[in-house]
Amino acid sequence: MEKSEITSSGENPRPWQSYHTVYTNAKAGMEGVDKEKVQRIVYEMSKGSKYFENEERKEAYMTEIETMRAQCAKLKAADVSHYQMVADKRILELESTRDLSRIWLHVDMDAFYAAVETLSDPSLTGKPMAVGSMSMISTANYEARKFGVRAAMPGFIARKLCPDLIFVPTDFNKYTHYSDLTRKVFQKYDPHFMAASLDEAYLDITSVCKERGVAGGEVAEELRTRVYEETGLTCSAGVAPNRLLAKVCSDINKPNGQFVLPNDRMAVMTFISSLPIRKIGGIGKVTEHILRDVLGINTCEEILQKGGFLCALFSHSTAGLGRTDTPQVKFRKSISSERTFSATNDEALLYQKLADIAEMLCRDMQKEGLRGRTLTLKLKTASFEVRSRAVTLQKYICSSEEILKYASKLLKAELPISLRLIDKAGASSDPTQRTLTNFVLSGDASRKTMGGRSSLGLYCSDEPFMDDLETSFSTDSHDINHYETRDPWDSTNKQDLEDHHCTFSNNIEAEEAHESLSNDIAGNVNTADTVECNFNSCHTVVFESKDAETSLPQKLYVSNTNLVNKEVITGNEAVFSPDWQYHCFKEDDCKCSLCGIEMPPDFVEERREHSDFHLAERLQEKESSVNSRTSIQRQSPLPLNTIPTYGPGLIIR
DNA sequence: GCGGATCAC
DNA sequence: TATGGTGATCCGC
Repeated sequence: MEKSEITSSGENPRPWQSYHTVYTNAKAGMEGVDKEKVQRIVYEMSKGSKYFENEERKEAYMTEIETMRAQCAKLKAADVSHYQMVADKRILELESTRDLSRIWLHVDMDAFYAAVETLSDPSLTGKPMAVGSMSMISTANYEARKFGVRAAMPGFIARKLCPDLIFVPTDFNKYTHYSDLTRKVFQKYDPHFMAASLDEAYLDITSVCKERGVAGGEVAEELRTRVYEETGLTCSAGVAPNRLLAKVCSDINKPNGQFVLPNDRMAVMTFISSLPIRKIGGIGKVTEHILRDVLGINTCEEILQKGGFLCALFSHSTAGLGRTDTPQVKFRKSISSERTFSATNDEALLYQKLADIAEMLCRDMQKEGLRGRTLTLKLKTASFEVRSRAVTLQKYICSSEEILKYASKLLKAELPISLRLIDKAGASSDPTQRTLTNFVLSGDASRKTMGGRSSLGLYCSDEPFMDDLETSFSTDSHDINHYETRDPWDSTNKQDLEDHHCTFSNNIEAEEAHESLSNDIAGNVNTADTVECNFNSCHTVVFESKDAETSLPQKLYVSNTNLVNKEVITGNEAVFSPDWQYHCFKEDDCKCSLCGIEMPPDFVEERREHSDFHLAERLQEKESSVNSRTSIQRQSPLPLNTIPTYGPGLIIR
């Protein structure tokens, strides 16, 4: 909690202290920065803006912290000790399955975009520089960081902090090129390495270390040297028993350095005990704030100590703690396109923007041969409030016409509201505000509770265009993309799953607490806020479709306002014999008779879904043979995401 | 399935 | 003048 002193005149002498941004959060290369000064300048540059007001509004939710504190205070000693026992028991369970035998390496390129730009233009060397624009900075080099300039900061504020800052526009082609060069090196150490983004990757170097009889640190040194030789770029590395820790470690001696955490329990525990929770992936500004200001938790060790409070306050149900599995093979689950533009309430203009975005989205989908059936319209009002409206269709779509058609409906449904609100606020609101339209088309929003064992992964191994996926999407997805697909059932990987979430029970708990907390907040937000909005912006559109051939249950989208909404006509039950469900798996056989994939014996549900997949596949073939298809679809007979698998397949559920 | 929110890069 | 774009996940409905 900020201690904002109030003077006798009622003025707060340091109002910037209560404006919380991420800009003062510790980041490599910013150790000597005058945080107070940065915070003051950011505040002064932001104060009074719509953005600022929105941030203040969001911050107001934090009053919820008082409620949680009160809850906390009400807890009796007996309650706390009870919950502490629960927590300790869980920790013990996790510890029993802990495995510290593997050696993971996390590589992180140093100020990647900025470094690449400096290679292109050596005259930038030694000068403060940022990649991005006056609106937003992607990356700042280390010279600029000394001034407090950093990624995600608007350029105009950065320039205030560092008047001599040089701006270089982003050029993803360049970054992709260099990223590919680094990946060629990574591949030599782990052919299955996981690319987390253009400039980050995880490598399992256990076998390399064993075969060569060297320690992880040596391999890291060598790899970094080779990366430099191949690209002229420096990187940092972290070596640890699991990925989560390796990632934390790679940040320690950045730039151009590395840190090794030995495969030793004591070393790991010691390391973690003083580790600030914010260093852990998944704990961001909000979670840190809550844990710190409600429970006084700053380090992972304190998470263990306060386990009782955490359980008492945040464990609604028993679910959660053990579910931090990370799927080993990830599929894209959605694809989207969004653009920010000057705020407007001109409907014709908004529809034009929508059409443009539909076009862009369609192009992106075509590139990958994707289709989807849930369309989400996302919008940001002139006051920076974000909203979304979604529709799930009965068929998969991919043409810009269809996307636009349904998106227009969604937008239309919003317009009366916005007009009304615009009428209210619009007259006095300035038309120069910004607006944002966005579009999301997702393939399968329902992931159920599959955790790391989604049967979707099964198809990944046959994925023919994994490569495309890598190159065209590495544009900063933090998604883990396997360079070469791992066998999802490989025992090595399953082991990793376990140690990833078990080794650090502390971390897990932190994450869980975070989840619970953020949800509490979300709930309050929903009921508390809502009224204020300016809708100078635009929205989405959606639409849908479905298989008319199969007489599957039909859905209609009708609302009281005559617009898109949902109403399900339950209609026909599954048109297939239940026997079909296990058609491709003979009794007690774990191997699919159609594609040969094998699954563990206890993966009953997964086998059923796998059968559903083949069923959907069959339906799709049928549909294709009847309907005329676009050339794109012909090129990709079985679009990835399309794995409409559960698409028409949903029928059965 | 929907909508809000958080997080990461 | 001016605060991004893409993707994922979680939770309560």
